[in-house]
Amino acid sequence: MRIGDLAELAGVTQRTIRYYESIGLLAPGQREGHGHHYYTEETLLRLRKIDQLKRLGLSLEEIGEVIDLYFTDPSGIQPKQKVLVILRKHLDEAERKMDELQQFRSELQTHIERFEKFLNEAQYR
Amino acid sequence: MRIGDLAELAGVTQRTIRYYESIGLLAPGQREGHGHHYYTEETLLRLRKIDQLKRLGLSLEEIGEVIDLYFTDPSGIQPKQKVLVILRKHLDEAERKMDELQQFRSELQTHIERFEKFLNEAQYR
DNA sequence: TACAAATATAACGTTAACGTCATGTTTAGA
DNA sequence: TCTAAACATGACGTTAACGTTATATTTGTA
Repeated sequence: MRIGDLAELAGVTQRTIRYYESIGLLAPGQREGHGHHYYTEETLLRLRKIDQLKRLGLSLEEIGEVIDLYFTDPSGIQPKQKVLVILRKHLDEAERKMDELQQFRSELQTHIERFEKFLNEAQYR
Repeated sequence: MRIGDLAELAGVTQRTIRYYESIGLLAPGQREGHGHHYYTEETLLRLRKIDQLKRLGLSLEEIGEVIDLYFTDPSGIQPKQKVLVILRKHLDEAERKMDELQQFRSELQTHIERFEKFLNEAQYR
């Protein structure tokens, strides 16, 4: 498929795809000579994974550090120890964020309850 | 205290404090005429709360929408319904992020285990 | 009172992650 | 074959959240 279809299926703009290619996050689509680029299903999957990681708060640079894990078999990767370090770092951070989110959520709930109580009292007086 | 101490205690730069003042996230410190600004403990607490919310992924603009909740009593706030809406929005988002983080974490753990297994097998052969 | 250290203010710079033209080239279809 | 739609490439623009000078005041202290 070409860039227009890919963009639509992935829910991003063509500019985004080209930008990802320019920073090495995505391999440029195949092409013959100087014509258009053609992409496969795998690029689409990769774009979706990128989006998922983005929603988790990873920067494009961080995504670049782990994205290949999702598309290569373990025995093929070279600097394995380094990859392990990166994974553990992200794991720790994910757990920290979750803890803080828990705390934040209960604070929010407290505030909401306080407000609702106040509104009710004001209403029935 | 003056801006230097405040910055150090809060773990931010003076520039950050002035920037927050400029966008209305922080009230400028008191001063007589055209001299230096003086700050109180409350500004420090506010800076710390801002930092906490930032680490949760809220933008400064979003923080500006809820920060006053932490420093005003419920009966004093005017557009109460609107505040409730904002709180609920952030609560929903927090829960979504948590769900995705859970998923991400278990994926990470799977990958880590795969790598460790692979490394061990390579070691004992 | 003199002066170094801390502040105030203004203005230009920086990074990430694209958006938005502008212009030229390819490709599919009538 | 001709042409409109899609694509390629380049370059400048944008927003958030400050960083970094530069210059002018203000303050605490010897």
